[in-house]
Order: sequence, then C-alpha cells, then structure tokens
Amino acid sequence: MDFLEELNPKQREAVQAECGPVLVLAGPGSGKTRVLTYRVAYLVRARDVAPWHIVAVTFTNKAAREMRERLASSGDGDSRRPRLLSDRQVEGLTVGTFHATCARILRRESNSLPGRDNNFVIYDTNDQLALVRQAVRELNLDEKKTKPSAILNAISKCKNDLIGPDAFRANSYFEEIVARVYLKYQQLLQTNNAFDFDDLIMVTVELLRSRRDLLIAYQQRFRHVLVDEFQDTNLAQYELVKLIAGSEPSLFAVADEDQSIYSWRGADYRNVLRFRKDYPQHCLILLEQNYRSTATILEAAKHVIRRNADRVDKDLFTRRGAGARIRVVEMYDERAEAQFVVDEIIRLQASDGHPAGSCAVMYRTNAQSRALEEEFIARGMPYRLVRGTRFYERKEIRDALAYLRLVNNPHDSVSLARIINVPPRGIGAQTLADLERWAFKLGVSTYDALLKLEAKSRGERLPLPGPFSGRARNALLRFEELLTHLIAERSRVALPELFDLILVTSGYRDYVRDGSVEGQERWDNLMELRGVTTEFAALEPAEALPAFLERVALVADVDGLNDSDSGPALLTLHAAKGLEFPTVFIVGMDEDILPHIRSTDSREALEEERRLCYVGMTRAKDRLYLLHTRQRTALGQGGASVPSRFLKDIPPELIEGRATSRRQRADDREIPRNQTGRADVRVSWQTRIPATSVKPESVRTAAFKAGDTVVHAKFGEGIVVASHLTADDEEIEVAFPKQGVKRLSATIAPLQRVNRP
DNA sequence: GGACAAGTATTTTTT
DNA sequence: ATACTTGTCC
Repeated sequence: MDFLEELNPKQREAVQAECGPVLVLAGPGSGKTRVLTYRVAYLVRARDVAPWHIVAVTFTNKAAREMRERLASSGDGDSRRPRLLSDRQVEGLTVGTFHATCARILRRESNSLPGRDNNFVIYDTNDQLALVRQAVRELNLDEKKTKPSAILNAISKCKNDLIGPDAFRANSYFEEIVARVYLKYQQLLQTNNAFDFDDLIMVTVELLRSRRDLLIAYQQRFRHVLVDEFQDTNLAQYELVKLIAGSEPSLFAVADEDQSIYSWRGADYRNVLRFRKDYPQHCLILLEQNYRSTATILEAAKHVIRRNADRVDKDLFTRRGAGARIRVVEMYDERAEAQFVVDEIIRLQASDGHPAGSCAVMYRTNAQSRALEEEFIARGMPYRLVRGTRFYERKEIRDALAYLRLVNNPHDSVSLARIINVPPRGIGAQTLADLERWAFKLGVSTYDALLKLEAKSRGERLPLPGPFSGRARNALLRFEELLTHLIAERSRVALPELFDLILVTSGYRDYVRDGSVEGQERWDNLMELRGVTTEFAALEPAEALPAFLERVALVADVDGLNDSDSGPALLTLHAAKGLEFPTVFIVGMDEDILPHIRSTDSREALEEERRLCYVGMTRAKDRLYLLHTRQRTALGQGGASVPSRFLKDIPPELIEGRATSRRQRADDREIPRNQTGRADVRVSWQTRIPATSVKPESVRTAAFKAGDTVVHAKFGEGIVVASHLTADDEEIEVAFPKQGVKRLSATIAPLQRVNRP
C-alpha cells in the first residue's frame, strides 16, 4: 500500500485499524482529517470496499469538499502525489454534513413522512423564529413575556436530545409555554411541508427507529461509517451514527475533546465517553504528534488547556524546535492594540519578507473586529474579514429565496409571509394576520386560503366569509394571481429564467434598483445568486428548483471569500477552528472578553472558553502574539480591564521578556479592578483588590494519563484510556486486553505504572 | 398602511 | 455605540 507511505506510523496504524469501532483521539495539527481521508481510500483500495458502502460525515460543507478534493486529486499543492481514488470511486462515496446526508435520506423516503412530500423546504434559524412567533400568536400567548428566541432555543435543545413534542415534560412555567409552542410549531412545520435543521436529524432517527425495514436497508447500504469532529456531535447525531453503524459496526470516529467549542449549539463532547462505553471493544488510537506549531507554542497551549478537568490528557509533542517566544503585549486600549497588530505585520513583512497574508488576527466577539478594521483601513492595508454578514443572510437574497421556495412549495407560509408585501403591495401586517387566522380556521395553508378567496370572488359559495375589506381583498387577489402564474411557469422554464421572471413580475427588480449605491449592490448580490441557478439550468425544470433550494439551504457560504492571500485574516476564535497560520495574533486577552463575561459564572462555560483560547493558540505555526489592554470600550462605556486568567497559565519562560522579570507581573497587579473585573476608573485608582480575589483554579494534575501502561494486581497489564480528576480522587479508565475497559480509582486500585515516555 | 421615534438588548453560529 | 424591534401617529 504505497499510498500510505506519506503517513507516519501512528497515523498509518489508525488508517489500517481493523474494521470494528475505532476511536482516534487527536490533538491539534496531528493530521486528523488526513487520517480520515486516507481511511476512506484504504477501505476502497486495500479492503475492496465498494465506495457505495461508505458514508463519511463532517460538520461543514467545507470539510466535506476538502475531503472529496483530496481523494480525487493529488492535492495539497504538491502535485507529484498519487491520486487516492478515481473519479468514479469518489462519486460513489457519500461524503457530506450530517444535515445534507439526512436531507437526502428524508427526500428519498418522503412518502413515509406524514404531511411532507419531496418538495419539502428546510427552515433556517430565521424561518424558525418566524414560525415560533406565529405559533405564539396562534396560541394567544404574550410575545413579550416569552422571548421567541428563548422558546426556539428550548425546542432546538429538545430536538438535539431527541425529545419530541409528545415526550416533552414541563417542569416550570416557562417550560409549559415551550411545551405548547413546541407542539404547535411542529404542526406548523408539517402544514408548511417543512423541516428545520434539527428536524433533519431527529426525524431521520425517528424514521429509522420506527421502520425496521428502512433501518436494515440503510445499514446494508452504509456498512462503513466515518465521522469527523466527533466531539461536536449532539445526542441525536450520535444516535443516528449508532443506528446506521448497527450491531457489528465498522465505525471510525475522529475527535479532540479539547477543541469542543460548540456546546451552546448542542454539541456534547461526552459523546466521546459514551462511544467508549457503548463500544467497549473499540480500538483507541491517540495521535499526539503535532506537525504544526513550534515547541514553545504547543507547550504554552498545553499549559492553558491542562487546567480543564474531565479530559484525556494527551501528551502532545512536536519535533519542531522551540522557535520564537510568545509575545504577550499590553496596550492602552483596543485602538492601540490594533495599531500594534498592523505595525507588527508591516515589520514582519519588511524584516523577513513574511507575507501579510500568512497572519491572522483572532478575537472572541465579532464586535471586536471594528477597531481592527478601522486601523487596517486607515493604514491602507488590505485584509480579509472571514464571515462578515453572510451572503445568504442578506435581505435581498433571503427575499429572492423566499419567492423561489414559495413557488416550489406554495404551502410554505413562512416564505409567503416574508414576501407577501415585499415590494409593498398594500398587504400590511393586519391583513396578513387576518389571512393567517382565516386559514387557520379553515384548517388550510395560507396559500390555500388565498385560493379559496379567489374562488369566492368568482362567486363560489364558501362556508366562511372572508373577513376582508374590498381594498385588502383586491391586494390579496392580485398577489394570488402573481403566485399562481409563477407556479404555472415553474415546471416550464429553466431555473435562471424562472429566477428572472420572478424578480420582474413580482416587481422586486424595480424595488431593489432604486438608483442608490446600496440598491446596485443588492442587485449585484441577486445576480450572484442567479449565477448559482445557472449551475442547475441543465436539469429538468421540475427537478432544478428543489435541487437548487436544497443546496442553498445547506450551504452557508459562497466559495471564494477566503481564497486569496491578499492580506491578513480577521476572524473569531470559533471561525479559526480547523485553520492554521504562520503568525497568529489573539487580541482582547482580557477578563470578561476571553473568558467572556457571560461564561464566568459556570465552570462548564469557563472550560469552554479555555478550549476556545486553546484552539486559537494552536492555530499558530511559528509566531504567537497575545494582546490585552488596560482599558477597553465596550457597549459604549469604557472601563479598566484585567489581563485574562489564561495568560497566567502560560509559563513565564515561554514568554518573551518574562522569564527574568518579576516587574512585569507586579505591574499587572497594579491594574485596579473590582470583583467583576471591570472597574470604574475613578473609584478604582483608590481601591486595590489583592490578587487573592481572583479565584484560584485547581493546579492538581493527574497521576495517570491516556497511553500509560499500567499493571493491575488482578487484571494484569493494561493501557490507560482516560483520566478524570474528581473532587478528591482521580478516576481512570484502563483497557485490559482480556477483561476490557475497567473504571478504577487511582488512589485505591492496586496499580503500578510500567513506563512513561 | 407606512414613516418615524423610542425602547431594548448586545458571544460564539459548522447546518 | 448601535442595530434591530416595537409603538405611535399621520
């Protein structure tokens, strides 16, 4: 297997593991995705697995795309590498996000789904929110007392935990409301022939659970399951993986608990622990060699992450040299911080020809980008802002998509409500509310209500009188006429033509092109969207529209935003995950920013902030700058700020100029603070809070770590797979060749460590 | 039904 | 500071 030669022995071991459950725990920069990709190639080439039988799930479309590309081409720029698979083989694979994969399954099985046909639409967060509002209205609940977003969060959480509306049990007044809205919300989704993002997973699980025949069929189909970023799965996703993998799983999961930064979206890194429990016979492989960062950077990052409990302490190492020390820089405020960053990038460029494009500036919150952008603009330096307003979130794009979705699926009342009066047609909120209520009474979708109104206007007798004044009724009838006309054209003309037709006949084109600069920009955006429709022009009109909509619903960004290296990248720490840069600046290493103020009251949240910091630090290959300020303007009001606690965890000898000087640290303590860390400047110059007011964190370290070989008096030799510090003990899991994985107390069990590298 | 003023909330966001 | 939602008045 010559194509495996470019992997190191450990990576190769993972790739060639037997086809049972395999868990690869891998540190940053250890080649996780590479291992996953090669595993796919290995299954096909060495194990004669038909590509058809392989499903690889990722979390982003980007990751899926990159994986395909690597499999299909010599990849990574160095062109002399052999291809891993042929085009035909790659085409046979199922590589995609959880959501895209589930959407495909549901589309295929839509006849088994109550109230859905295969034209169902996928609602994103905006649509979901609109639907929650509608549900709240229909239940006559007070929108002010119960924030729709809070309800939606709760519903989403339920779905991530596979709790359907019937199974939900309320334990508080708020949850009572949630329970009622949830039920109504699901009904509305069904009436609209729609699923939301979370449904894609939950409904697929429900379907496979209730239909044994389908379950068996999909298990047969997807005999080999691979999961990337496994620490980011939620319960529903893990359940789905388990279902498809079946009782004799060929399941290959790659994870790094220390990079789990999406718990607020339902991700639960404890799925890694569950995996170990659910598949006790699994093969565990640790990838601990980092190929990215200098020893200094890696060491600093390890010191930061080590403070977290509940983790397998991986013993990361690198063969790279120490490299430059980390620069910890204190600036007066965020403007000075930005200046320093720009100055330093220019200096690096001038002194050693370090291209500006290989630098990245990272921050905790999007709002922090402003000071940076202002400085870059003032200095005339180009920069790449990674994910500003996303393309598909622009109003004009969402409006155009709403038209398209409505034409595809007229029962989609959320899209209908969005554009019924855009451009203005004299159908205001009141009229729309009346229409919706009327539709609700008749038990039909909003579009059907419009049809009934039209039938009535032709003189047909209907049981209920429409509640509309002449003016409103005329406006509604004109809209109905427009919509019916567009629907009739749907299966007649090619998609780009349909797109044009919609914009012209709806009056949207003239509405947008009002002669202003912004108007032109919006029009340009619409034309960019039109460009996407041309990719579907060759398909049958009836197929093109649903295919286009699915693509658009599941792809959050448009390619080509982060390609060129025309300047430094500006991005949030979250957005930085999975990327690497020779030089990284993390700005705002201040208490209340990183860790964020909203995280400081819970241990779990604080640990996630720590992981976030770790993710940022480990993006750096050669140079790492950590900046904090003395004073920071937040929400319009300035205040003194305190250096982030994470800075204290970095050993001084790794920091430029810190090893010898205690003075610097003493200076830090001079910064006045109150309990919240942000102090009123005037008061604070008199108040000095001793350093002890900062809560000390546990510095206890585990005696055992994953990978250690131990001998147990009874079980014999085994390998430690996990270690957690508990309140007063250390709990470890040890895999014994004969007896399986045992959970032991490190202080009580008769254990002896055999070796430690 | 639409324009404007006041009020409110403001982390992160793979799909 | 500011963007976005809601309330009031024409």
